Amino acid sequence: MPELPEVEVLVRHLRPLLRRRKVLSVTVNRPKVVRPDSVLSFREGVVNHSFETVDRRGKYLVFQLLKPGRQGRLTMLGHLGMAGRLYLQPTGSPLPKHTAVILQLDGVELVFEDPRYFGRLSLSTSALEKLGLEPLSPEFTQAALSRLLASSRLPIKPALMSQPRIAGIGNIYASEILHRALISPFLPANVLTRSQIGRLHRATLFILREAVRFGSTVPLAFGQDGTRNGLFYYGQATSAPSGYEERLSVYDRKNLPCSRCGDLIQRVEQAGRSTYYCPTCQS
DNA sequence: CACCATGTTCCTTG
DNA sequence: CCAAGGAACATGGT
Repeated sequence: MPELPEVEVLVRHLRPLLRRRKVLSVTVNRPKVVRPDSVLSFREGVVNHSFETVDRRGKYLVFQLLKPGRQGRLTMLGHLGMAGRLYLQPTGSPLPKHTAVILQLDGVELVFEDPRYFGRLSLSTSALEKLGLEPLSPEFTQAALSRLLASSRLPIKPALMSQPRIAGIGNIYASEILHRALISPFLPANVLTRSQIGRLHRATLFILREAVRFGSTVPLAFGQDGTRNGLFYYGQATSAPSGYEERLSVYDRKNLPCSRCGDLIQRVEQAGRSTYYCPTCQS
């Protein structure tokens, strides 16, 4: 579920719901998920603080909390890993099997569920310092993208996924962006032409914005009965006419026809991850 | 049973 | 310093 667009939709959802709410207690079922990894220091670090702002940087959720007595701020980072979900439910509602952390608020609880326990809730902000360009910010210009790509010989697909270069693009959207830009995933980043970089820049904005737009128009379905339709954990493929199935052009479409030219989508491995592409459109 | 999975970090090797 | 490759983390779907 979580690349930049999914995290952005989640942040917009949580922002008004968390504002000024106080953390009454903290339950950590999976100590490995919190940082610092001492349950006691994490709990003591967060309890009695009030949520002020909720933002996103790359794939991270950035929570600003006010300390008791409004003396200073605390930043908590959330990362959903591969399968994490974060949602509010009425206090005492049934909890999913793999609940890692619960923050008790007034009448509601913030549940961090993660079957694979790859996600994190952290009181350290050091991860943010390692992140590169923010694609949906004004600094993400074609010139900035060009500069960044010139310094790497990585194939463009893993380069796009490299968080210290560009923050927030993961395995699904990297393939989708390159297909829209008509660029081969194997092309070394530093050999892209000006016009290819232009297409890549425009495709990145289009694909990410379109995914945020889609996620924002589909009803959220959290909790026990929340259907997880692959990428998004909201909406049902059946109830969304232009739903999940039709949103992705190449990802997970091995041997299915390319929507643009009809040739068959190929799957290859790059840097240990699956890359999907159209060998004709992306030569 | 096998293989794959939206992610990051750490390690070794070149 | 860069890049590549592998392993680890832990569970679920097909």
